[in-house]
This record gives sequence, C-alpha cells and structure tokens, in this order.
Amino acid sequence: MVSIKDVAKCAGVAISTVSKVLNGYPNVSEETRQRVNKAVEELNFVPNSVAAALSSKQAGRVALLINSNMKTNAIDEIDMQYISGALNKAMELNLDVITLFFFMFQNKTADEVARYLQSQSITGIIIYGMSKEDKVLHRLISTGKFKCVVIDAPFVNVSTSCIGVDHRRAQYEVAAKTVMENNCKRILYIAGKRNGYVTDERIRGMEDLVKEKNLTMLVRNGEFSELQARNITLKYAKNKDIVVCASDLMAIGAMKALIQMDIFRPVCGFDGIILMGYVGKQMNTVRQDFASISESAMEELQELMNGGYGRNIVMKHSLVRMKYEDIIA
Amino acid sequence: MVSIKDVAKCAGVAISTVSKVLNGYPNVSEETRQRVNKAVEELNFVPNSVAAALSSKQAGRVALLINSNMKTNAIDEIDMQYISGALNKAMELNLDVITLFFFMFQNKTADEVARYLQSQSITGIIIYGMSKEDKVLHRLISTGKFKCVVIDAPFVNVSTSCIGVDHRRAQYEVAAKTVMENNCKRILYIAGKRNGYVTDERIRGMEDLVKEKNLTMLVRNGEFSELQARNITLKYAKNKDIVVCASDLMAIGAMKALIQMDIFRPVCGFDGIILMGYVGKQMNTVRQDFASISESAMEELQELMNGGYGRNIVMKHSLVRMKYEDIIA
DNA sequence: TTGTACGCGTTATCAC
DNA sequence: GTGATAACGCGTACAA
Repeated sequence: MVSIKDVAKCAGVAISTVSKVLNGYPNVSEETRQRVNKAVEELNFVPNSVAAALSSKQAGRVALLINSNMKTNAIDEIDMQYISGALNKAMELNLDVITLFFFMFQNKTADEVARYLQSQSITGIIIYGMSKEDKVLHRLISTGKFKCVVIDAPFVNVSTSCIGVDHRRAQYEVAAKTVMENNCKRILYIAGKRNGYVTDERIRGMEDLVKEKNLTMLVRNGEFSELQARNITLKYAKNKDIVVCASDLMAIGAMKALIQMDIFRPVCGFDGIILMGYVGKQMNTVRQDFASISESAMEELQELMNGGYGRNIVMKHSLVRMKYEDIIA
Repeated sequence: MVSIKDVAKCAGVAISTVSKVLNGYPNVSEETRQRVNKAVEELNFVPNSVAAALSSKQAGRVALLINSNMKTNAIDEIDMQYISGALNKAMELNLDVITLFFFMFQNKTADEVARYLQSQSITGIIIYGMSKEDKVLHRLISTGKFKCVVIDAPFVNVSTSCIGVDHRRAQYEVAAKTVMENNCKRILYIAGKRNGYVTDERIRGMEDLVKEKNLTMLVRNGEFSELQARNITLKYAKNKDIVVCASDLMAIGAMKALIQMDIFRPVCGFDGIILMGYVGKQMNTVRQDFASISESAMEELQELMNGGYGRNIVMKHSLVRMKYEDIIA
C-alpha cells in the first residue's frame, strides 16, 4: 500500500508537508503544492481514512441508524432510498459511513450504544424512523457526544438538527384535494403510530382541514399497519365519505377492505411509494423524495461536524397519483 | 474514551497482556485473565476497531458491494434482506462493515476501486448481483488483493467463494410443478439478463424439464424487466400454454399482460418477494431466503479471512405460493 | 507468564 | 514555508 510516506519521498518533502497539502492547509508554497500533487497523481495515492480517523478526532465518520421493522417491503423501499441517498452524498463529501439497524441494539442501553459508536470512532449520526418511545435514542442524542441529524422528529439543540417535509401541511393538502374532488363531509382518518411525532403533526393538518371546511372526522390509530388499517376500515368506513390514511401501506389496506365491503370511498395515502402502483387502483398521495432528504441530512451533518449549530430543515413535498403505467416504465 | 491502557492500569498488568486476553491468546494465567476481564467489565471497555484495523492488517473490515439498479422496489426488498442479514451476522462476528453500491463506482477502473477499498482497510468483500459484463469486478476479484464471496455467480479460487441456491434445480422444480398442475405442453420462458450467470443456469433447468417431459419451449430474454416481460407476453403468449418467468417481477408483468389480453395462462415466478402478495393473483414461485444467504456469505468470508480456501456453497430453496393474506399478517 | 517497545498511516504542534 | 516528532489505540515480536 502506497502511503503518505512514499508520497513525501517521491516529492522530496516532509510527511507533514504532504499532509498539509492534502488537507488544504495554508502556509504551503505554490511550488511545493504542485510537486506534492504531482507525486500523488503518479503514485495513485489514496489517503487511508482509517488512519486519519484514528489520528484526528474530527475525521468524519458517520453512522446511519435505521429503524426498519423489516416486515413490509414498503418500508424497504423507503429505507433503501434513505441509505443510497446518504451513501451517495457521503462519498461525495468524503465521509466514511457505517450502516446500522435498530434491531442490532435491542435491549442495549444508551451508554452501550454510545460506547459501540465511539469504538468505531463515530462522531456523527443520522437517525431514521425514531419514535417517541425510543428512549435509548433520546438519551443517546442528549449525551451530546455525537452530532446528530434526526429525520422526521422535532429534535434541535446545539449539536442536533432535524429534517423532513412539513407533514402537517402535506397531510392537509392531500386530504383537502381528495375531499374537494369527491365532495366529502365525513372523514375517517387512519393515523399512524400513537404518540408518533409525525402522527401528531399529520393529525393537526387534518384538524386544520376539518375546521376550515367544517367537516366531521373520526380518528383511529392504524399504527402504520396494513392489517389494522384494513380492520379499521371494515369497522368504520360505511357511514363515512372518505378514508384518509397516514401512509400508503395503510391506504392499500383500507382500499382492499373497501373492495371486500363492496362499497366505494375515495382513499388517499402518504409517502408516494412505488408499491402503490401495483395495487390496481390509483389514489392521491404525498410524495416525499427520501433520497434527497437523506442527502440533505448528510450535508447538514457535515455542517454540524464542522462546528455549525443545530437547526430545523423543511424539505419539499408534492401531491401525486401513482399508477402502474408510471411504475413499470 | 476508555482505552486498553486504562484497562491495563486498572487490572495492574501490561497493555499487551490485556490485548492477549481480549484476543483469546494462550499463555495467560487464569488469574490475570480474570483480573483483566473484571477490569473490562468495570470500565465498560470496548476496543476501538479503527485502531485495531490500523494496527493489524487482518482485522476484519468488510465491504458489501451491491448492484442495485434502484428502479423497482422488488429489488429494494431483496437488497434490504441482503444488507440486514450481512450486518446482523457481522455484528455477531465482530466484523466492521461498510456498504457500497455499484453506481458509486461508475466509470472507475478496477485499480481505482481497489485503492479505495484499501484506503478503507478493507480486506474482504461480498458481491451482490454481479453480471458477466461487470469487468471491473472481475478484475477486482482476480487481483487477489481481497477475500471475496460472490452471490449467485460461479467464482471460486483460493481466495474467492461463491454462494447461492441451485438455480437450475429450483427453476426446474417450480416450472415442473406448474406444468403438471395445469397439464401444459408449450412453454413460453421469459429468461433474465442475456449472458447472466443465473440466467444460464435457470435456462438449463428449463431444458432439463423440456427434455424430460417432452415439451416445447420458446425462450426470450426479459432482462429482469417487468415491462419487457409484459411485451414478450403480449407478443408470444397466445399460442403457449404457460408462461414461466425467471423473476417474480417479470411474472407480475406477464400476468398483467395476460389480464389485458383477457386470456388465462398459468404463470410462475422466481424469488419469493413480498410484492407478489399485492398483485391480486397467486402463483408458484421459488422462495430464496436472502437474509440467510447473506448471513452465510458473511460467515464464509470470515472463514476466508482466517485462511480458509474458496469453495462453492449451495443454499436451500423452497416452492411457495404467495397470497395477500400471508403478507399482510 | 508478563512486560517493553515498535509499527500501522495519519494529523497536529512546534521548532526551525 | 518547511520539517521533525509526538500522539491516536491497538497488535505483536521479543526480551525479561
């Protein structure tokens, strides 16, 4: 393996000078800079990021913490977009990344998780899919040992940023559109996880709509489960005009239930997953660009690791209808 | 951060003794071993894997190379299973893992990729979804710089193992079953990628069947594309008795085409992805346990890194019918 | 059986 | 502007 030492020798300078050039430090003459760069080219030198991480505490090593329940492939789709977006941006920014799933830390304490991350020289983490019950993660964040970016959960402090679409507004918009198109009055709203951050926001969006248009609404928690959404629909949809769901997966469950009941009710979802294209019916949904959300999260994490302050970032969303023809192309 | 030095001090022994205990070396008295372990417990010491990787060249750092085309969520589902299986086993075996996608290395040479991996102190790689055209990967493997485990491609040498189900047999079985159930004579077989390793194996399986049962078969390449499978079906299915597809996704495409043509033909797929449960019709397919394939791959990679020789590993498969009720539960 | 000392490849702090 | 040199945390010959 060609090391910085070889480069130094080849360029006829000291190791520390090479390091300065590589890391863009000042106080290096243009001439030596060029000599070093030439040597780097010649030897095809690539700095060893492991050594860099060991040497400097602020080398950008990042962990992706993913809360995947591994049950439905809708979740898979979203997580894959998250992962690939993050990895892509990380490579661009020259950050090292390790990918971790929550289930690897089952019945581990926050301290244990923190030590594991430190054992990997991790200084920044991005958290996907955190819920209010994830006490371990909350503690992990509040230790302040890591720079954090949290997706879809309102966590902001000096070393923590959060990022996501405006769920309240998005839920309002997609429901309003569907309500208007079908002239509905009585809403069945199948919400997500009880006490979920996103769930609460979306319920607020629905409340905005109900108030503004003078509608009625029954709210039930579907826990983001297709099966529960199905059962809720079977039980309550009959004397409602519309079923609004807090996720596409639940919307699919609701739709299947309606078909079984042999009644028509407009249904709308949330997320814009490709799976929607396979279920046979179109519906309105909110499209989130998970990959670019994740890319932005990685950029933000770099900001934090470079000394920036935590903040709240809102990403764009859009309303779409998904059909098979769009998916297959 | 608590380091090995602290542990040594706490246990009243030398650093190297701690290291020996940690790595299970002999020639340490039971008494000191216990003292060291106690100190480790007390201080909650977790060895820094970055330093370990830097120090010893054979520290197990592994890269997952994933060829995801990021277009369909069926692929997502499979890849997520691969990833989570690998990460899970790696954590169990105390191996560090970085996850990489092929598209990150677009228009990079094998040398460049190798250097990148070395810059990360990677010594072992697992390759998912390699095709015959991936020249860069072939070269990467043949450099011998890394221990490799390749999924579903026949690569075996001293430092390379391969692993996967018996595609020839599996394809034979699922097709045979469907043929028998429906008493078919004329097969339309929609194969995968032209010149794909798996594709060729599966075609052989079909040829076995055709020969044994004295059937006729038309083979067309669907490139694992749902759309192409659809078009092939529209074009050729009419005067065939059955459509056998080399992937579930193509089977879905074929089925949708048949519905549009308003004719019935039995269809069978390959992979056993959850998506199948959403398309409304049941069909026979081959179920592969991608997570456990990936776990076994990680175990095999560890064997290789510990000095084992490359070999060919065959995983089990099973025949299933997927229906919505199974998925949703 | 235990401890000393050096090396892994890099960064960073100083003298020069 | 440049170059020694001490960390970083660990593995491991080698000496004791």
